[in-house]
Amino acid sequence: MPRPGRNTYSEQKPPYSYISLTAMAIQSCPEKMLPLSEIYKFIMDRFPYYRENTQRWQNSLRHNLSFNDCFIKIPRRPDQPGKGSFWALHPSCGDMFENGSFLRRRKRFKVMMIMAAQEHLAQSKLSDAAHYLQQQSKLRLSALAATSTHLPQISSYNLGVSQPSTFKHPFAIENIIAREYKVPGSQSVSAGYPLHNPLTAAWPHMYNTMVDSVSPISMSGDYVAYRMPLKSMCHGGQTLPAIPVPIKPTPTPVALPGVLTPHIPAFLSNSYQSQSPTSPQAATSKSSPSTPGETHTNPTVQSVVVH
DNA sequence: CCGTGTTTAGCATTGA
DNA sequence: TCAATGCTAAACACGG
Repeated sequence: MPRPGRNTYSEQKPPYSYISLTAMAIQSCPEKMLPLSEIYKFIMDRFPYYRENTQRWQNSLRHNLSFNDCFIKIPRRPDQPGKGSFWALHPSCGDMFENGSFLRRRKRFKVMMIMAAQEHLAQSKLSDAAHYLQQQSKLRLSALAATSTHLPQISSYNLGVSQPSTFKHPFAIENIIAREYKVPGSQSVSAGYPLHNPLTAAWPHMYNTMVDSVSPISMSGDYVAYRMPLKSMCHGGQTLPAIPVPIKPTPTPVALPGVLTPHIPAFLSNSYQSQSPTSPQAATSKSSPSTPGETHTNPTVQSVVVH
């Protein structure tokens, strides 16, 4: 794997797949969701390599957004003009790169399964959550317009600027690039979830519990020192999810005994096992040509990721 | 018109 | 070797 320069990859192609690049961009913003144009901008700002042949890689990137289940589309609200939707990471996609390579995932993230009557309850709050995210986005974009659209450089780029917490998602640019060159002076970096993250206000009973259940792992000293193998980062660290708002039809529920239970990701496990039955768990899925009639309005749907 | 999103196809690379 | 994954190209539809 090529070693990047200290602050830039210059003309060299970064050793990251489009999936990881996109995930970085999404994770870099406080709302955990970005329009396509912002994703483009993030990548071009960070990696000069991608300032050329834009048509080529942007086409590939769009392909990845549509094709991979780890990305979910969040529609704009009617009062929020603009082209395209927002893109977010699926709540359970944080451990895709277990093998430590950002060029190749250990397995493709795939939303397969649907079940549970929880979805019915989740649906009741889904619109509110989506509304909230949209509002956050709106505020952010307004702020960008009011100040500057220029993204800060790596050395100063910190989610904490606009977010009280110093939480770093495995896909966060700091985490990914810091594996290659340490951030000077970064002795202590909290890996806990943002206690003041807006989402906790939206779904407090869900996200607050996630914080409690996950932080003991994420606060690892190795992680803090940027020495933890990425495998551990991705597996132990949890994705701070954007609220998945299904746009596409949901595949027909198919029971796969023996697949579900052993591999329920921590995110889902938490919501399943340590949450009250009323815990909202938004579900989404890429459309399936074989199931054009199914929609997310099915009250029995629940997404489960199978690795 | 252009940006966005979806889909299909082919090829290369990687890991089991 | 084969399947999974990633990259690229291309066609097409849709909407601002």
